[in-house]
Amino acid sequence: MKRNTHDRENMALVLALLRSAQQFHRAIGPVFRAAGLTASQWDVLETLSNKGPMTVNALLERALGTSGNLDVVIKNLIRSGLVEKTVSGTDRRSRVLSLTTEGRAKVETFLPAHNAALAEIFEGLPADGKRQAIRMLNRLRRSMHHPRKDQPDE
Amino acid sequence: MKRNTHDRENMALVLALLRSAQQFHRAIGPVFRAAGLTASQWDVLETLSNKGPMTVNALLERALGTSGNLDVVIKNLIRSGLVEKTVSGTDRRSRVLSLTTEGRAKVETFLPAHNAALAEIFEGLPADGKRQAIRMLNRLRRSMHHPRKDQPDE
DNA sequence: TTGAAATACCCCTACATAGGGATAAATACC
DNA sequence: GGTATTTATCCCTATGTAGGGGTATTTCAA
Repeated sequence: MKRNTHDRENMALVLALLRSAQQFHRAIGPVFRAAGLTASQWDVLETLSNKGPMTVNALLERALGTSGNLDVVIKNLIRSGLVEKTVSGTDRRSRVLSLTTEGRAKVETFLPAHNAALAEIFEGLPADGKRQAIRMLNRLRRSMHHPRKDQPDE
Repeated sequence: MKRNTHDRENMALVLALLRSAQQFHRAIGPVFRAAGLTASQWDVLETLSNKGPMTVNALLERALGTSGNLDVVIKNLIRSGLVEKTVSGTDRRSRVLSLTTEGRAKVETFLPAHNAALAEIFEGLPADGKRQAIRMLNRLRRSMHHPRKDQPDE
């Protein structure tokens, strides 16, 4: 059967992946916190800054880390005055999200700090190691797929 | 300065890492859900099963994914009757966590399903790619470090 | 036009995560 | 013994994550 070796390797891979992600969150967390943002909020701000105004639905497709509940993130950004939501002119179901003046200013000031923090977090990693890691992670992600919910015995 | 290339590579690395972790969560989520568990709960159950009873503090050091608030996870496991908490005989501040009979049964039945799900999620990845990924991720994690909160100008 | 279906969004619940502060017990110091 | 500090745990608030269901609007079909 030789199932055990296989299983242990899978678990080791999962642990390595999740611990790396966790380590990153812990490293970047205080940087966001100091700016009064969260990782998800920054993701939205940056996307709106790069791509311009877009609907909630469009943002959902681009957004990192979240599937259904961008809602809360958006609500908090609106409450902070960084983002505004208007009803689309062409489809009254749609809401268009855009940065406020304050939101654009936030991106302006925080982006350099964010980049500097990333540079510092990864400063121990050589550039080619970085590229190799990126390739490997993308390959890993693409090779993962959802298990069948149940396998009808035949 | 050539700062931009560097910054873009860092962002690409972050995206690759977080998207991989997210993809994994989405793949494994339904498996946990079908068993009435969450990823964190399973992590605790498995640790207690492997290492035997231990204090909350000891578990905190081993636990994946969580820093301060194992509390909630433990509370939910106790409510489900899978784990029990007793006051330590030697140090009355400490609580010793252990699996109940029901908890041990849960591990027995769920472990094979969990291993099968992992095997299926990673079935597209060759064994040596897996080992390479593990090495790379561990190197990545070790090379990350926290940015200085502030850098006193000298 | 009317009804059915799809779409875009919102709300609700449960759980996890992060940080900070509170409490009780143990330990160190005097 | 008495006080201060450390340690182990618990509680509180805010946020994010995941899933499921509800509502308004649009589109499709008859």
